[in-house]
Amino acid sequence: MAAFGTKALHRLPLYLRVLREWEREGRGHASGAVLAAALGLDPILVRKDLARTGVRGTPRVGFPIAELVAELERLTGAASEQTAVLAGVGRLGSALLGYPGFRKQGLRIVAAFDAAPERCNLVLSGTPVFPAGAITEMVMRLGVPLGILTVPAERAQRVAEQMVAGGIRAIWNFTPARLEVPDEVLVQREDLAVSLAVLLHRLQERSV
Amino acid sequence: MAAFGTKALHRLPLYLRVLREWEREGRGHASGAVLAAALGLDPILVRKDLARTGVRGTPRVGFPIAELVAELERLTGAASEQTAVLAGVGRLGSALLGYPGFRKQGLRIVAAFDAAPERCNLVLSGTPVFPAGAITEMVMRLGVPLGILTVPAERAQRVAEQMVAGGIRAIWNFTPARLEVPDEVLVQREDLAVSLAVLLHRLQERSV
DNA sequence: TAGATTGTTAATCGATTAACAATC
DNA sequence: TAGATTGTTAATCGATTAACAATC
Repeated sequence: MAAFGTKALHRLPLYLRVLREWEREGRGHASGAVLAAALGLDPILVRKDLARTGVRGTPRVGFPIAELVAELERLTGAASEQTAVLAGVGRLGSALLGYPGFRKQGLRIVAAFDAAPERCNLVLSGTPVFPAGAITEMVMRLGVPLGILTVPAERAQRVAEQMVAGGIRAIWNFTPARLEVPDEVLVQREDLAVSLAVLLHRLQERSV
Repeated sequence: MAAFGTKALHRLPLYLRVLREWEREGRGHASGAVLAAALGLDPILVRKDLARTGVRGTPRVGFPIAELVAELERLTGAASEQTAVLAGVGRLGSALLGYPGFRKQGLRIVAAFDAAPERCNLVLSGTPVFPAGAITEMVMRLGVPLGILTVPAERAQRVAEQMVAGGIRAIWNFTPARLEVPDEVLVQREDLAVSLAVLLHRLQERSV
């Protein structure tokens, strides 16, 4: 059950999605090859990933789906519910608040924040919006481990610091800003401009 | 000027962003080490990436910023304007329509589509919204190479096929659906649930 | 000239792919 | 038993890191 590399980690949720579906259909076992085919991946690669989850398969039968689902849910954090706060209730922030996929991943956004007074005291998709000044105290009081950052880039560093002051442990950064935070705070970037650049590059490459 | 790997490709937009800023500040040259420090990357890695752009640096001086910016813009597709259509004007779709970062990347979303009649004939962030039935004809008539998919997962495959029928060359897929399209159509997934799973896994790992 | 920085070649590392033995 | 599929060990591949020569 060694650590998963970045690449492997990205595949686990894909396995989970397909296996959950199969579980609902009542299938009991799945071979690495079948799962690989469903996802268009290399069978050997899938088998190795499954082996690394620690779940044991049986030759001629495959891996027990229920056990795989349980273990993958644990590994991807979907097994235990986590709370988060979201700062910046602009277009992207509002979209994320209403995204049903997060709930399935075990994530509950318990509070949102915004600098604009007219957006505060609203309730968006079931999440109450508070003034930006309340971030630190709220994060601290609720013991929220995850902060979602959807503020304008120029405000990102300041808001990140407010979260850190409240004891946040991870920040999901949707802004292009590079955040300076203590080492123990995990930062994950989600930069659409970067993704778009990669896509446009690949598109260009094909045209040649 | 060999091909860039996936990892390297993700770094190019980061270089570009910093170098553009330095260019505005009037700086003429930058060494790989300085750029690496600004981004928190390994200096040798940065130097190698820069070398691969084909731009020649001079010892003791560094790389010419203007040339790097021009070449990076070309490599990331920001140099030439590209058009796109967007299908699915829900929360996420509307957020993307209003995202100013795309424009900076040379992307212009020329038309949006939605299945709901009440959303059609609207103009959102400057982009007109048409009925979903018009996708194929519109893509074909305007010769749009890129389709952005922000429809519900269960409708993704059908809409993708409409785009393909119109001659689309790449699809940026924001749904969790796995699309079946001809080999010559490039598909890039942008799956927030996957990113969240990776983040939650890493957070869990640290708590141990 | 001396020293900083590039350019290039070699070593390391991690992930993927291949080969094959173990087992139900 | 025979054959499919797992589990494991080795080979390959690509990306990163290190070492060092070239050069302004």
